[in-house]
Amino acid sequence: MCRPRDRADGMGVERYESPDAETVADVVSTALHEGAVVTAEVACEVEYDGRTSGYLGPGDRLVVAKPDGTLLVHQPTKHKPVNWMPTGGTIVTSVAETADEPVIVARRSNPRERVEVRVRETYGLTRFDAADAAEYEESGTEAEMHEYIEAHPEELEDGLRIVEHERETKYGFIDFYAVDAEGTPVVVEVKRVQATLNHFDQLKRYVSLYEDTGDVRGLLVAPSASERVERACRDAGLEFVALPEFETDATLGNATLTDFD
Amino acid sequence: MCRPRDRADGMGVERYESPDAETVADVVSTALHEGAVVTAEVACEVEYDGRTSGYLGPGDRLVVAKPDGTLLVHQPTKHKPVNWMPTGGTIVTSVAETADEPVIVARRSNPRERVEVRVRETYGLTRFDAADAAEYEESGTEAEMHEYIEAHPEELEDGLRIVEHERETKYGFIDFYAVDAEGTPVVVEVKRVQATLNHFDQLKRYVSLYEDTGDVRGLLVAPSASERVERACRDAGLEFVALPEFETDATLGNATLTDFD
DNA sequence: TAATGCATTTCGGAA
DNA sequence: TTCCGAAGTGCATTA
Repeated sequence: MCRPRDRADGMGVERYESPDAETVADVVSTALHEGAVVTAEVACEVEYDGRTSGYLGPGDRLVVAKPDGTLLVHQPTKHKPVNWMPTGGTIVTSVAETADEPVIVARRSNPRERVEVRVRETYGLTRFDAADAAEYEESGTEAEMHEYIEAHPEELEDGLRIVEHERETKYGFIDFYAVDAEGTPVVVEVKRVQATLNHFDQLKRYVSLYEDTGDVRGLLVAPSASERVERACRDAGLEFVALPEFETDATLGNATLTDFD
Repeated sequence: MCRPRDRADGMGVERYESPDAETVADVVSTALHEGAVVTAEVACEVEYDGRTSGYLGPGDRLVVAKPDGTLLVHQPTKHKPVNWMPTGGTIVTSVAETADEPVIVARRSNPRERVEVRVRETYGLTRFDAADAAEYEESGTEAEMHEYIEAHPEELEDGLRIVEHERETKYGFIDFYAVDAEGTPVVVEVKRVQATLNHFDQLKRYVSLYEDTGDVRGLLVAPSASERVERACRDAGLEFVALPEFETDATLGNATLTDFD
């Protein structure tokens, strides 16, 4: 394997300044094979072919290649990479004979697609042998909202009794199948975010399953809903239940020590 | 502004090996302010608070900060960053007094949220003054599929006539409002990808708007659909129309010269 | 600014 | 493997 021109001080990081095409191909291939992450500051063109197809003309970008086959091409703005290959791809880096330039190709099947990064110039290249066993822990998800509702169905309506969580039907899964104080079946669809028309649709689909078996109610539960969604519910005989206590707002969160600007 | 320890050869790239906390804070702030992208290989902890809240324990990650306020924290696998701030955030980098460690905080309001990266160790830091004016050009999108259908409605059904594209209703926009050979109104919902139950829902919502005005048909147009979606359509009196010519498959695309492995 | 729907959505879980 | 739905979805578009 090829050695970096400037051995980095940082543990697990090897840096190459303006590497030639062969070095790029060599380092990228070796690093990915050995489980390291590669970052490169390059001028490049990108071509994508697969679910759609597209072309990105020459420009300076940050390219990230991960050992799981992920490839990201980032422009200087935006959260989303302009081109990419998700986990599970195969990344092959070679040198285009015609131009003596590195070419990074990521592919996968199912769906069959392909990203080709034609590197015009490599300003810098970093191999990062990252050790990361940590898993992200999150709270405030819809799953937690489900737990809360299962424990406190009366927050939705007095006398409501949960019969089943995640009940499967021939048209999909119902969040909660419940029964109200009168004994009428209630289908409950829970959303962590503001309810949308699609959420309304979803509830309507589930409720329609039970309509021919007699009286059924449908509850759309969310922190809020647009006027249009509330109207759609009314028109369709469904009920929207606002649970504003699930409104997320970081101002309620505890500020940390480093929170001083 | 602080100078890099090792001046990079690459145009527009400045590299810092194992920079101390003050250098990190200085370089990140200056670079972002001046429109450059910053990449750092670090050991860090991350805390997020906003739409949900979460914590990522210590580990090695790639951190990318963009001048538009985007912040990305990447673990060594996956397409998606484990933590992030989308475009429009404000990134403030400082030095935690207690530990003499860099702390990168990205915030935004609407929704109010906050990412804090507590950097335990900085293996390397790169400032990249990327010049990129190119825009990604894409084809094969749903918009193009619409154009095709508008030009060739007979591909959906003999005698079908498009009356209106993107017709607005009180429950959202209909892809196509059309009339069949018999003069019956037809609501058409087009999907570029395999049709899902949500797509079926969407069509059903639109069709329901016209049901009280008389006979209406609903067409769900997509390259394919699951068995459950087809059944849902049948049960609801809607029709699924397969347009397999829009099945995306890169094997049909033209292989490029560099496509040699 | 809010609302609506597409997206090369990605991702995880279950059958 | 496919199917289904959540996601801190992001993002453009339009009112």
